[in-house]
Amino acid sequence: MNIVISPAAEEPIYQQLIDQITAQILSGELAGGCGLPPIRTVAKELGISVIPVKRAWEEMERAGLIVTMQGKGCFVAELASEQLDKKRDNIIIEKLAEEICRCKRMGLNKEEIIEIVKRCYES
Amino acid sequence: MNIVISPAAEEPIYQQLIDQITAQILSGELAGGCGLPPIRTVAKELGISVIPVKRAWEEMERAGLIVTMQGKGCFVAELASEQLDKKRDNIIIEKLAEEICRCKRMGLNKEEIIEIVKRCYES
Amino acid sequence: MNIVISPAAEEPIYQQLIDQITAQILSGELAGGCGLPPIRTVAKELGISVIPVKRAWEEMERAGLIVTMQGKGCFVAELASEQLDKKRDNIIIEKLAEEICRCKRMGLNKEEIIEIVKRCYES
Amino acid sequence: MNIVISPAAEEPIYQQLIDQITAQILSGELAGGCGLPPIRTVAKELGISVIPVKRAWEEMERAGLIVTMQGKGCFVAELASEQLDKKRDNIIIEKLAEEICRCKRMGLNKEEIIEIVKRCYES
DNA sequence: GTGGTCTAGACCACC
DNA sequence: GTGGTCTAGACCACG
Repeated sequence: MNIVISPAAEEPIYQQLIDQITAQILSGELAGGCGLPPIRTVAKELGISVIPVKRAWEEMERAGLIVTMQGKGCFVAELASEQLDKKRDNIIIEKLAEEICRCKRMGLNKEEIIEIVKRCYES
Repeated sequence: MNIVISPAAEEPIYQQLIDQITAQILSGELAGGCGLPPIRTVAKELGISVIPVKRAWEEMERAGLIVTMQGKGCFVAELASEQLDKKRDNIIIEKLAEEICRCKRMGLNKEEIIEIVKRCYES
Repeated sequence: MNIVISPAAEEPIYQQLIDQITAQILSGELAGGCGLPPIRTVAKELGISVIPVKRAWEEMERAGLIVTMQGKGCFVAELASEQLDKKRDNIIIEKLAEEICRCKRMGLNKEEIIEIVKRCYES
Repeated sequence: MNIVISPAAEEPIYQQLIDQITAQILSGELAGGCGLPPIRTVAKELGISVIPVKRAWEEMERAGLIVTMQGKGCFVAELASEQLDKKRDNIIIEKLAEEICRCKRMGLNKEEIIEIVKRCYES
């Protein structure tokens, strides 16, 4: 549970949870079948309320990224690498491509964007 | 005032106004010195309250895109094309950088993003 | 919340709030991390609408004096005493500089103003 | 009529007029008995409406700085140098002294304030 | 006629 | 419970 929460950030806490855990699942850091700690534990460890944790879990379950086994807890869904890639594309890349196209329309060229990408990865 | 508002959208009305008018100013569609219609007129025409209009105007003034003249109304700021380019870049780049950081958090690495950028510019 | 509002004053209500609360934060009377009462409560207690309270809070957040935590309320920003001193100076000095510029416009010269300064420090 | 108006400034136009003309009267630049141009002329030359000019004249007359001679126009009041000094003090210095005392209470020392004064006169 | 401020009340997202 | 957004209406300062 390598998670960092900024309680004062504009992004809601439950969304910060979704983003970070989804990233760990899609990157393979959290492997399929791997169990997640109980939500109360997560809440306590992060110093936040149970409510945003519960909501994050719910939304990830709805997205098919985790599954709840009644009485046993939540587990990372076991996805074929194909499905995993597809999810990755859907969730991450689509929005980025849209944003890049917007910039393209506003007159930025390829090299300028790549420059920004590099800058983001340096900071 | 070529503006379309989606009252049901998840983006607040004032933000929709900011986005669309800013785009028109930065693209030159709304030229410097050009007067904007009174906020109450805009509100009436769009079928919304004055509040979101006023807030949009305020934020654009804070961003230096428009100026208010007491008792006369609001006008598009007269910016040298240099300043305008700079503002355009700042505003466009800021959003893009945010999106890239999101992808970074989600586990995409630099090369993958650059690949997507290239794909966007080919299509 | 030691605040006094003069509804008839020429200074707007939201500005009176900003002035008084900012002074309390900068003087340490309201310590960093300390929670502010809910804006609706403040409004009720002062017998005013929520609007000016909200606006005051917004401007103080923009100035980095307070932070909003979603669903939890607003808190005095935790600033290192260095930062706090800097903010204090900025805020105090800005007002003074404005006043001095006014005097400059009114025809006072540098020596006359310095004379007044000295007189203030003697009495 | 050495006057500069900033139509987009926060300070109302009529107040800008009052400030600048009062400064010229108090500094002796506009001597007692000296005639002021007709308000319509002033308005035209400054590219502003007659309304703020009229209001500025009214307030300066109320302050005893100018006098209207029916059918002849407005003239700078003829004040003994004593009266003039007194007005100067009342109008300009009182506010400044108050502001300086506020800064003194907030912990600024004499040298810091003199430094700020110098900076204001350099810019 | 313009924007600036304020009131009173509502619904929603988040914790 | 908290703040965020919005509506509908009012009064005032400014030009």
